[in-house]
Amino acid sequence: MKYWLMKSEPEVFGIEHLRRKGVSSWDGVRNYQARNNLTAMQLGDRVLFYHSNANPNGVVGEAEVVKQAYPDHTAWDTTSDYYDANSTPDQPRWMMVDVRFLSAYPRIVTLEEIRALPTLADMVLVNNSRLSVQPVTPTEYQIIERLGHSAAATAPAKSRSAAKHRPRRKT
DNA sequence: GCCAACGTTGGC
DNA sequence: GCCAACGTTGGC
Repeated sequence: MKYWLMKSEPEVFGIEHLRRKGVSSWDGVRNYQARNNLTAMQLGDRVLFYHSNANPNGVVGEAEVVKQAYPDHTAWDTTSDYYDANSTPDQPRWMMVDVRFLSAYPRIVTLEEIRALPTLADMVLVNNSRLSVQPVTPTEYQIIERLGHSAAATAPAKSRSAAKHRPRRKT
């Protein structure tokens, strides 16, 4: 069994959406490296569900892969935000998987907290923040899972600048 | 809203 | 094949 981290913006599709749906396809991935990771997923692989462009950003729960990679049909839907003229039913360029809701953590494991932990310094999340589907080691998964179920956050490192905490504006 | 980092495109 | 220009992501 392998471990992954998948990002989504909570306003678009958050952990609560997945909880309500139970099982959902993970469509809209339009990056080759992320696509390759989707393709490598096996039934039963575990997924950390990460909220990006959120306040705060962080891992909010878990899911599991219940259907392996198959063509992402939103790529040839001209009405979709994810339409890509270069992907067709004959020559699909983009893939998606189905995931099933497993749990929502009692608290968010924030990006700030992850960055502060030396044991998580090698996470792809920390070193390639733009990759939306990324591998996670079993150890990393276990550490985050434990944090997610722990009662209180470990004290995060003191922020480097006050600007970090300026209120987020809606765009 | 700003902007750094990263990915993709296209001219040559 | 290189690389500048451009577009997107995502943290802040």
